[in-house]
Amino acid sequence: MELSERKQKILALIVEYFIATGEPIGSKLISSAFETSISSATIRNEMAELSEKGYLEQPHTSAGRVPSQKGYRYYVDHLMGRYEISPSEQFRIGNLLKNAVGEPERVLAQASGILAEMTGCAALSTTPLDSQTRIKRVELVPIGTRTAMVVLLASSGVIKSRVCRMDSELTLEVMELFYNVAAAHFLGQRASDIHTAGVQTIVASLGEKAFLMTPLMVALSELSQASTRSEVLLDGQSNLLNYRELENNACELLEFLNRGEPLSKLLIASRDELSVLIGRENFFREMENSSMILASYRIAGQDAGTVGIIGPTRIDYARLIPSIRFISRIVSGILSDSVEE
Amino acid sequence: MELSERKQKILALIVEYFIATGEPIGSKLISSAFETSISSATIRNEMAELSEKGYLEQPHTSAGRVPSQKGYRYYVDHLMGRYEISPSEQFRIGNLLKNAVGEPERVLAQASGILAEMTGCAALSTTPLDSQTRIKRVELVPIGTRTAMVVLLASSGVIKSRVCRMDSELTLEVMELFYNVAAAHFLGQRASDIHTAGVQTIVASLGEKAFLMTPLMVALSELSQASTRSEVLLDGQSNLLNYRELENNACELLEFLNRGEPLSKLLIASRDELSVLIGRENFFREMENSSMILASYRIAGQDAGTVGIIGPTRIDYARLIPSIRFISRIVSGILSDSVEE
DNA sequence: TGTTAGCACTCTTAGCCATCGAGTGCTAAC
DNA sequence: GTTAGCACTCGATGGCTAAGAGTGCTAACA
Repeated sequence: MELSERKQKILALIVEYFIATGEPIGSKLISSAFETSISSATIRNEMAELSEKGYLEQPHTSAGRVPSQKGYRYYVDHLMGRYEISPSEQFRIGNLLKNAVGEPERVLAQASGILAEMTGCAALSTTPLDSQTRIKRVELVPIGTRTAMVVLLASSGVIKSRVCRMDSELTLEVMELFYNVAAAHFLGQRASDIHTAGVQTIVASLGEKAFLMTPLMVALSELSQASTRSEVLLDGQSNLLNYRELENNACELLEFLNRGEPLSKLLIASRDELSVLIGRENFFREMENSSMILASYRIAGQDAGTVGIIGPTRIDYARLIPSIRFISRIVSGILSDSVEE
Repeated sequence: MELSERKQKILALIVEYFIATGEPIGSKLISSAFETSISSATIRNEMAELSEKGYLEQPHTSAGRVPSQKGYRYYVDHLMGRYEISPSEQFRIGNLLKNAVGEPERVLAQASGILAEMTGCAALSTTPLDSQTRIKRVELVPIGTRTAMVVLLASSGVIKSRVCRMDSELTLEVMELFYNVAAAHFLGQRASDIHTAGVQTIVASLGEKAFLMTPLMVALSELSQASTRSEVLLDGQSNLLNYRELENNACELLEFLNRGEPLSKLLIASRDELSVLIGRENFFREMENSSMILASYRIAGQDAGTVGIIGPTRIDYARLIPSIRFISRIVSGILSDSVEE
């Protein structure tokens, strides 16, 4: 599916003008954009062929052309220029992110916030996850006489905690028992191997002391299971309301994003170093007018999660892709550092 | 500002029909709604007077009447019927909420979620806060050789935690020092009395061991300060996009809600057992077309925070107010229980 | 063979106008 | 105080026209 050099240039110009203005582009504008003068009639001939091949669309006969999804795809794959973020911007973002020390969730939430603000789109990130996630550490923090916080550290660096009320007092004996059970049945296990049924068996095996452990073990098993789920952190959803072309289904789109789960599956399925999903490539009907730019971040060399943005298909791919790449690199660095030891 | 009984009935009917349909209400409809037959001309006379007194508005001369903000206010204060939630609904909600055990944040987030789903509006809740909040307990949980989680329990029941990377190893000595400093300078203090400057002095007074404590103390002081801030937990924002009357400024409204801080101030300022804020009563321009229904929840008998909803001014006050009252009662119960000990 | 000027054609947009219908306010009678 | 009747207002609807943008096609040209 080769395109002549001139057709490529015309397509690139149409995509870029359309991204900038949102208005259908006519042959006259393109002809005037060429340095070597080419008449609008010639451009029209070329545009007709581009339409025939499916790269352009016409809202109606007397309107200009608009890139089709195939057109955007060709632009992204072959035509798009490569921009770089300015060093000062790099510096600014790096600082903002490095200040968000602490749990991976904090770093990622901050990354989403920065992306949303930089790009004017909705931004997202997923919490770290790999299928091999193991339980690295478990702690019990006394909060009150009958209340404790169970803390779970996963090998992915994710930290989950849950406050837990108990039926009995939190004595030293209870704590010791807890740590023993945790060491015997949880530490080092794959988080995905922890099942509610298995935990019930463990509790039952404690005999008369079972009732002391039940709430704690339930919490621990819930935390384990939670650490195997990738959560989606969203930010800047309201930015999407600024795009005319999303107006009709903004409501549907926002609801879809907030539902979380289908989006999360989509993100796991398309985890690549960098992926650009245009319109219907997003698979879900709710997103057929949107594009996503996603970059995976790595922890200690392993793909661990995704950061990215969601906007209209008419999104400034050339300028935003480098931003997302950059953020993902920084996030990879910060999260790898924190998991290192 | 007395209104005759008949005027009251007409106003109530107009408010209720308008809430149900969103269309301006004409005199004919109201006249047919009266059991004792009254001609539309009579209704027109009454409506003209209600307009003159400011309870009704006309979008344009040939349209019916619409309640003004003053009209809604009168309706809410004097005319509105009292509905109750069905016992089965009460049971369902009670169960959903009781399952969200753990930190107050989890309970409140769940409450917001339930409210959003029940009411079709955006729902909110604020984390517990009173000006007397003291630091009740501090814990240090080892996470890695150079990483620890600082946990802070406030007297309000709020639990804050932060993972903290240190410049040195987390030895027993460091932990002991941390607990000593925390006991001496943090425990029992008012959270609002902890200032960054004060913490710096404390760190400095440790002499050569200062560098061991710096990151931990910074984290602890940030957590203290965080526990004096009331956070707003929002849910169901996308519900607001379903209301035609909010369409024009939905974007502005959502951005305002997400900004958090001004909203939080507004909520603290109007913390009453139950308050209904209609249109411009919300003080902020962004909310002049919205209404809020807020109920404060109590922890151990003390006003602690707010749960409520945000919707268009055309909201079903009569049916939603009891729901919010009910949720606030349940939340009060759950949170009081968990703080009791 | 590729390029271009010219022209007829299509289709949207905006404005105008008449019509329709809902709802009002007023008057006069009860 | 209530009501019937009527003139009036004003938005919504739909048809019509003119303007404008942009196309596709044809025929001429290099």
